[in-house]
Amino acid sequence: MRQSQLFTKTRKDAPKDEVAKNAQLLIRAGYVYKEMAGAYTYLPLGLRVLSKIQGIIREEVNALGGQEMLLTSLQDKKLWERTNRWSDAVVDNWFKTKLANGTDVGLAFTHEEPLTHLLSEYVNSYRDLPFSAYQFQTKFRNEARAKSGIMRGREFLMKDLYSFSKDDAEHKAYYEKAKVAYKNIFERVGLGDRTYMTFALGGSFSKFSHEYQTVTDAGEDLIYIDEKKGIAVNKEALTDEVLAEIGVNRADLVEKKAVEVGNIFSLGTKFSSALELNYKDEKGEMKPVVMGCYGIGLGRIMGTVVEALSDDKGIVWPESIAPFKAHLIVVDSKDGAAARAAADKLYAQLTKAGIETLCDDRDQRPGEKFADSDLMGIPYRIVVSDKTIAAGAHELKHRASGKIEQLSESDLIARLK
RNA sequence: CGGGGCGUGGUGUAACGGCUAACAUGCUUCACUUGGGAUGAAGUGACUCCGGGUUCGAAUCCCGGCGCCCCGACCA
Repeated sequence: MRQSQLFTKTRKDAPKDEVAKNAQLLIRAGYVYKEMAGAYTYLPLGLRVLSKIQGIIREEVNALGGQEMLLTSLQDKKLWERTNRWSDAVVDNWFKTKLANGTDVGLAFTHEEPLTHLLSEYVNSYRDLPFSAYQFQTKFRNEARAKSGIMRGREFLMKDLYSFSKDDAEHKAYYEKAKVAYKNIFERVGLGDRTYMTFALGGSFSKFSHEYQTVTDAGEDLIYIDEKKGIAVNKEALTDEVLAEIGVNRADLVEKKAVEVGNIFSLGTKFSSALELNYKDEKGEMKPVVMGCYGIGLGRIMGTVVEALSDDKGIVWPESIAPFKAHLIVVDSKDGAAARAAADKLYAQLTKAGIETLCDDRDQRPGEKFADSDLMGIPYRIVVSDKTIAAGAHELKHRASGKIEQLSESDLIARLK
């Protein structure tokens, strides 16, 4: 991609009403646009990052056996009345509206009901289980207070996975596999070293649920970490009984601020019973399906990465989710022609080699290009100028470490591949 | 939802109740410049959030609304 063609531009100042670091940097660098409180548009750069995150999650969940589908956002009131979740007294963040004929509908804030109901038409036998399905979908939640930039909006893209098992043992096995998939996901998006599986209270169907909490000062939650064991407990679960159960000493715990980037929990037969999702076992006996639910907020991951990894110059993306791998910067000289030609040639080579490159071909002074590059946070910066041409080498700078190397074209391409 | 704060060109700021609402930045044009957000010149861009009120006179004071941010309660 040529930067002269890229929508949109960087800016020096963030709007004064954005206080959250993630929103300030993402707006300044041109990744997102704020439509209204709690609703952000993803611009081309932002969408590239979001798609990378999505790709990683998709791979890991597919490996878990999840089948991707896309459910509707419009929700049927009748279904939710059957589980007693339609009433505002029970769920207070519904966006509700009416069809032209007066029928009540809701905008989905989660999807247990419709998916469970859908499956009840297809799952009849133990042979149909276990099964799991997931989607990436915009969830709508009428939050009393949107906050923290893209970390907590009124609409947000979420991966929600639901598992359906014959019994508790089968569910438990799936749940354990999901934990591994989640660990892989947070590892791969670049948050592995600061994300902890956190024990939380489980509700009526299991002792615990598990939150995935990423340590950052921007976090809203307090978690208590056993760094040696690599696990944590949240505030509600911080009791002697729980600590004994999971084998953690209170003395080993460190309190830290963290943000919940994902969570998994067992649903038991709550929804399958209410919505009659049953199956016949080998003996012909009718049994309710045992369910689990597994969520991840994609925008929240993106915001958390910005919060956790950026520096005073701007964003620092992990390679795995960066919008581009390389940022090729042309520094014009007096006549400009030589550097331009060399950069065009290199850009073609990089593209041919499959290295995603943003080429800053704008007619701007070097200082501005470097500042923009740091702000945008693309992992590798390549500079082509009269100086590099004279030296017969390309300059490669690593955004995260600041390390600079001089490389030949072939070495450069080999390095970035 | 409770509490607090703030609304002025696209963005960031200024303006005692009193002149054509100022400065920076952005954007357009020209010149010059090219390894860390240059420089000069000329342009462009605001019913001062909306609606009422007080006043000879309101960006400024008062009332109401809307919007935005922060703290709390709740969530990916």
